[in-house]
Amino acid sequence: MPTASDFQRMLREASLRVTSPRIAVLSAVHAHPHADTDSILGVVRADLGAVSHQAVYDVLRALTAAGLLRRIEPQGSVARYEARVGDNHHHVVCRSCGVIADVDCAVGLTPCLTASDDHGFTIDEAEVIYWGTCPGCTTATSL
Amino acid sequence: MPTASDFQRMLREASLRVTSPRIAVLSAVHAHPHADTDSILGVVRADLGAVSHQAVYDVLRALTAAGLLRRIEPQGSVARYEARVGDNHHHVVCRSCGVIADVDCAVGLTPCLTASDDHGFTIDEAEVIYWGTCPGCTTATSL
DNA sequence: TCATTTTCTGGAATCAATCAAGTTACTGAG
DNA sequence: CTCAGTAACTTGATTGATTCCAGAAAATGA
Repeated sequence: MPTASDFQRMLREASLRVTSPRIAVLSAVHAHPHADTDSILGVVRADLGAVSHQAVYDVLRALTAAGLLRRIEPQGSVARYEARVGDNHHHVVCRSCGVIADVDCAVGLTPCLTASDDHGFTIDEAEVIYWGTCPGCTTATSL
Repeated sequence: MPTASDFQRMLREASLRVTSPRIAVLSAVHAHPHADTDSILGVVRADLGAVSHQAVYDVLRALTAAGLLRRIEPQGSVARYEARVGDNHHHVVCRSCGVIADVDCAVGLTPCLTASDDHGFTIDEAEVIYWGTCPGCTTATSL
């Protein structure tokens, strides 16, 4: 898990000002992959004592735009964020409880799949989401 | 394009009551693949003269649950609906204008991909969304 | 035709996210 | 270390998409 200094360096390398909310958000997302905005807000507030929801929204947007975070939004879910960027990994989502896990991309580069008919699009990414039931929910439904 | 009688038959086969709003929604989605809820509401209102937004939401939910429609929600988009169901096809989405096109699934059955590590999940679907730029937007950005 | 149950109506409410004006804080130059 | 400039944060208000809800209307089968 990166230190505050690491986060400061990441921010500077991305030409972003180093602020407490930004460091707190980076730390929160590193510690809680796939967390939604509301829970990130809660973690950041516990960390800093006070921070506006607007700041968290703004920071998440800025860090995502800078490539320091990745935003995902599986169907039926709110926006979620993760710190694991740049490897084009995919996700598996439980239809029952919503838990999300990372799935390494076999290719690693985008796009990792070729459309049977690209309709003339210039394709730059193949987003893959595996849907199913997690071990915990599979056991529950088998009972 | 199916007729009203076809829609009535589809509804009965799905054990759903045959109502005007339902027939109008089915017709609207058949005519406008990947339309969002608000535009479906507009088309249905033009068709029936009056219908509550609640009815359209309820109908879309019921028809999706019955397997007569499919709901998609690309990241950053609202809920959209299509009548093409059962063939596990994918989509390509333009990052610029948002246009969506169907992409046939090379396998046709779910799940059509195998996760490198399924984390013990029982996977039943691999949702694939190709992201890129459509022909119209590619030309525009090249100018 | 009628009873039953589902569906629709017409708002109200909720939720996630954005907008906006003013204040605060970070940064680089001196 | 100070200061000017500008980005970031604060504190609400607002928006858009969707859901909730009580009561009325309509579809269905007997």
